Amino acid sequence: MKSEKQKVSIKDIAKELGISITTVSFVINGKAKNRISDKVIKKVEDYIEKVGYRPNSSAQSLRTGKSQTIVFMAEDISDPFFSTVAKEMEGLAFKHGYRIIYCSTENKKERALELLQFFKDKDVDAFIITPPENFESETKKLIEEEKVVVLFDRHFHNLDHHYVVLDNVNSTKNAVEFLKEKGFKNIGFVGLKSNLSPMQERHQGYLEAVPHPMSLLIKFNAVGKKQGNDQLEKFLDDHPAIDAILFATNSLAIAGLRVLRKKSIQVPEQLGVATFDDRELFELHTPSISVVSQPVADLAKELIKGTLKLLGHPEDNTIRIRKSLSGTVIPRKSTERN
Amino acid sequence: MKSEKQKVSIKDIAKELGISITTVSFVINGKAKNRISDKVIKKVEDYIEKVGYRPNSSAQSLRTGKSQTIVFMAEDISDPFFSTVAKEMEGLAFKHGYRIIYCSTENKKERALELLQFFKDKDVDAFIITPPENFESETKKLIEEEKVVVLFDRHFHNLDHHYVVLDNVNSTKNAVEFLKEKGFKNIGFVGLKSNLSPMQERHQGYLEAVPHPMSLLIKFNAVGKKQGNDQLEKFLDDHPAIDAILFATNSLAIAGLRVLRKKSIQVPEQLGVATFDDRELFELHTPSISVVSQPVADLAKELIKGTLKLLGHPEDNTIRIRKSLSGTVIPRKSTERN
DNA sequence: TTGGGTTAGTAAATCGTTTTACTAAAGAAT
DNA sequence: ATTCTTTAGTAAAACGATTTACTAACCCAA
Repeated sequence: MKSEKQKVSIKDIAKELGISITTVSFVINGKAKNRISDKVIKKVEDYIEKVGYRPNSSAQSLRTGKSQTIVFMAEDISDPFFSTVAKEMEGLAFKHGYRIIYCSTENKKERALELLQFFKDKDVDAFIITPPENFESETKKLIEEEKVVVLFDRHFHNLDHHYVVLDNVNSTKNAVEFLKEKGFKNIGFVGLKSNLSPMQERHQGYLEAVPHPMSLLIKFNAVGKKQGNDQLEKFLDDHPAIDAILFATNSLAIAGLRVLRKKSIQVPEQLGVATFDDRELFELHTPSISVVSQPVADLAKELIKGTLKLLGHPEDNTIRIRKSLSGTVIPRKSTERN
Repeated sequence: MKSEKQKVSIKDIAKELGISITTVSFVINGKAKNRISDKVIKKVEDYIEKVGYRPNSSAQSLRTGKSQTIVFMAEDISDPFFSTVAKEMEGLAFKHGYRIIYCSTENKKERALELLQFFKDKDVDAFIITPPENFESETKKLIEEEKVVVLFDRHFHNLDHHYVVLDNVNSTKNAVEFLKEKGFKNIGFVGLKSNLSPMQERHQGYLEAVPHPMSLLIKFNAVGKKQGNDQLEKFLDDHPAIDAILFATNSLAIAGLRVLRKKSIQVPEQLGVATFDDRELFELHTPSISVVSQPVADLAKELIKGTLKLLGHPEDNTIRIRKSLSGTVIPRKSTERN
């Protein structure tokens, strides 16, 4: 009964074939050219094929300090934005012999630090990180440890580092411009009270695009809760002139739509609505919601391209990965006056 | 400049403190009691604290064959159902010194096999898997290799293995019963053409609960596409008597709602709608959609409890983890006649 | 015949742990 | 004074790979 498939090691192969471990290793790693005869190479390859040998990756990592693994620390991997980026990256990385492992920081510094430790212990080759708030000094420390680290979605303005982000300022300006073209005159902004760069920049873009800004900033953990909803209600009551709202994140928009429904405010008749980040929900909503969609595939491509470039030139510290891509406005019913 | 934080190893500690590697290891692993003097223990602990020593986990895995890591191979980690389960499990596992790593099979056998290899090479301690279709023999193989494997969401009826699933038959019957109570007389069923156990069982539950069943089964990769939508339209046209539909998955329901909107069929006036799996979208939809919600937290708890039990008794092959939990019907507007 | 170059390989160190099997010294018991 | 235990520790092998520095045999030219 005991089928107990005994794992075969390089040593087993060497013994079985009556050759040295070194020879086997050379064949496995393609370093056999001009060193080992074709006959022996063939013999080893056939045997490996036959027994389905796979190198023990703990041993490899221990010896080389590399793991052919990139970790993607997303804010929340269950958010379609992050999970789609993850999936895209996975495919691209695989073609180059790398694996992606992903996880969620939930925007918590504590959690991010734990994960960082865990993956440092595992000798991952590169970190792609959406840092939580106040993660600047940790990021700096990580970079100083000579790790390959690329920030995603958000970055720190006064830290010299690699990043791939959305051009939030201009994307927001485009969204406001779009709303103006649709005939809205008093555009309000609902954002997150956060010092993360996208939140800062989206607000900034809004402020620069509108003559008389009216904005509400809600704390991250109040969104969708009573506190946040009350704030939004009050905001609307206090600013009756507002004829359209731009939400800075999809969770704000979802919470906002609930409030609007509760207050029986008709969209778009009484209030135009647009938000960042496309989601199935927005397309299916009644009315469908206009959005600023992020170029997910391109973001993923730049992330992997950049990371691989850094991994490929470990000595070259003149390389800088700094990409800022634009979003696209997708017009839907929620911004159609008349 | 070169801050290059040199990683400190157990050997460095031993040398620095003028003691043996063994002693350090004993202290680190709590095996120092009755072997090493309190003074030395303290000295080592203080030094470890001071330099922030962390064991190299590749070396540990290599030596012990364990990694304190459980892998969760979900169908799709971006599906809120799976990602919520993942998050729950993570917290529970962490308390017991285990980490969860997750990934998506996308229901593809190829992909699942790749991932399986990858994680086998990494010496993960246990596999929690939502197997794709036709993964029975691979699962069997894995079990025969003496790995700890617990299936989730779906299982194989004629394979002796560990699993945690929803009681799909009875949950479906309850949903049908609920629809009947709401006054619907001709309840149709839209499911997935799949041999995965939940799809089979939900259909079976429906067939057993209804006198004159009318069901449509759509291929997985036709859902949301033209082919699937056409099938659904035809199904509705062919069965004008149907006054309510139970969708077997949330993606079917979402695709279905799009078709109903296109055909201008009023929910719930002309057609009642209910579906499996709760989602924010269903609550926010106009009208809100009644659902069968899965006991996510309990499923996660059973998965981790079971997995840890198996990990804790590696010798005991009499243990069987076999849990089948019930879903809950959440009534909403889409099933309110009048 | 000597020396140099090539070909085909191998021995052994190393990565950082864990763990088994030892020992030396001190104290207790007879 | 001898033996027996306990205490406090250590040496060395092992896990499975990679890689540096060797060698032995052969060929060729001078």
